Amino acid sequence: MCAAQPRLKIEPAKATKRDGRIAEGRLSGLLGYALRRAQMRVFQDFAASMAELGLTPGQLGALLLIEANRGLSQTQLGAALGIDRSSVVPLLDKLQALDLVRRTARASDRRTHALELGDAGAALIRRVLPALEAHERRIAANLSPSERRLLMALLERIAPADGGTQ
Amino acid sequence: MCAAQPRLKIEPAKATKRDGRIAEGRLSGLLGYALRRAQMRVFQDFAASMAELGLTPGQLGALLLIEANRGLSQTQLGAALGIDRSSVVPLLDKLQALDLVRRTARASDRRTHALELGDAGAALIRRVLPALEAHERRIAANLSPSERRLLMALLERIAPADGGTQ
DNA sequence: GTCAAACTGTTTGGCCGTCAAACAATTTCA
DNA sequence: TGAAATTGTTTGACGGCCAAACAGTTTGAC
Repeated sequence: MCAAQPRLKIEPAKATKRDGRIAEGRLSGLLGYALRRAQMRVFQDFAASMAELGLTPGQLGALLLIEANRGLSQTQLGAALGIDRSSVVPLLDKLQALDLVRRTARASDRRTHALELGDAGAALIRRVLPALEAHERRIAANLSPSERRLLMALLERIAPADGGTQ
Repeated sequence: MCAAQPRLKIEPAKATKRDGRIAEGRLSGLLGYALRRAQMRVFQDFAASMAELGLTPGQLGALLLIEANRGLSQTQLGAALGIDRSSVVPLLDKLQALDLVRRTARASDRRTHALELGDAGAALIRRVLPALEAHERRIAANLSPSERRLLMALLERIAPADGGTQ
């Protein structure tokens, strides 16, 4: 199951390329660095896409996660988003103020809030989808459909589904 | 040059999987989401690797960039790191206090600082390299060498080298 | 039944990274 | 020569995040 250890050797820092651009030195060839750069570009495009709809990336993530998991608790949502449960509170406060989500009391356990989409939430998701699809098309513009699938499969191998839990 | 538009259709939100885990809903299948997840895991491992050496990701990036581009200016460094030049100041202040980098006066232009590694900087880089290589091996543990190369090439297509500048 | 332990959402306080705007010193260029 | 641009810097503000503590609630061992 485990691939043979790649003979990874970090490149020595080459002399500065003086073509106006900046040499990456030891950074080039690092998978982590390539990943960071790609993610930065994607995040930039994503934030711009959602800004006109008044949504931050975290807010949209929460919205879609609640849609897919009606009745979710705040702690579960935080775990899924990878943030502390105390950070979930102000996030939901803002969404709730706009009727995008609702915190419903649950009879079986009065500690928890069952989260569900508010009326405005479902409507907003419908409105967001086209922008989201356009964003995905933009960031994959240089990839063929099969290359895109391949990239997703490889990324999955870096962050396996059971990743954060165990 | 440009790949055919992939017929991207965001999945409808499936009902909650009740196996304890949480359904990803429309998030699954999104390249941006897969990228974010992979980057989160990598970042986590990276931060842990560097913490014992007292370096943040940004600090190490600056160090390696300065090593590869001796005489760099602060503005150039900020552009390479993707942060504002005003954010570069406190970053360098900390590195300079530890003699990791030096701000050298330049005769030809007295506005700019020519950045170079301090004595402790070169030594620290030598000490960091093994940890960095171990980190790279860890995040690519599930990838064969050829798969790793393929992944890097595909990521490069998302964030082309001339990316932010155009 | 009782009561300590665990869990949930919340508040508070603090830290860090980032940007925007303004500033003085310096350079460039019309 | 003088206006415009550039560089590093300071200040102020914002957002995201966590750690710790809290009250209300549930659970489970006795």
